[in-house]
Amino acid sequence: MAMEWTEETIARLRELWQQGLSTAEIGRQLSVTKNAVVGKAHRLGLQARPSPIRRPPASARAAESAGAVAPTLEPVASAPVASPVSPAAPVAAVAVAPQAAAPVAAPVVAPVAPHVAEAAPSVAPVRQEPAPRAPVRAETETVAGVAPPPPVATPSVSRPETSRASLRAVSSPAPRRSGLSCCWPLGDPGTPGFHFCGATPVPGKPYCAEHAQLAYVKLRDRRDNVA
DNA sequence: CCCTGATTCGC
DNA sequence: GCGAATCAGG
Repeated sequence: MAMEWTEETIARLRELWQQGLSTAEIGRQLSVTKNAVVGKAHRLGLQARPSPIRRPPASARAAESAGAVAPTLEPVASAPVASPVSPAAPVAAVAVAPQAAAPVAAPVVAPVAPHVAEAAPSVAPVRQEPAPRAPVRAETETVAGVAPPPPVATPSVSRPETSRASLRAVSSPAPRRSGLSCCWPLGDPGTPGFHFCGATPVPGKPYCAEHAQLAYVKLRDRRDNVA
């Protein structure tokens, strides 16, 4: 049976995707494979993220084999690109870090940051080298002007060396979307009793105060547990 | 080897 | 529409 992409799941997918989580990460949280995530994201027309690889378009390959004449991209006639430097520079600076030049910081909104992507909402995907996977940074999302990070205090989290294999911990489901109610998923998605919290979310966040704490405590992982 | 994401194509 | 298989770069 094909995965049921309900409004909620799609919303979650969108949310996580926008947060910059890796497809595999999203897949784990949604209990689907990364392929499913990528496929769906693509179908949804979500903005593609910087692909680690470059692939010749199928059409190109097909055309090539077909012996069709190369389309030739025209002389440089059009250079509408203008200088990407205009907005790019300033924007990048702002988006990346208003003050912190640290490559790893993402002060913006990177709740469950997978690998510290700059996750700039609707901004040029500047994310380049995502640091060798942040070990375990108690990243309490510091949303500007929003509730002071509650005593998130999660020192209890053991530090599994640098081994990524040990990165398995409980995780935070991930929700979003509702505009007016907390989307924290309760129960198992797909099962009868499943529902969302529904409480009033804190301004600027998809979750209510309580769940926001759980959601932004920097948890990720959970390979095939969930259920 | 691990990871990543994109595309293809049978279902 | 879905997603496993496959591809391909880091």
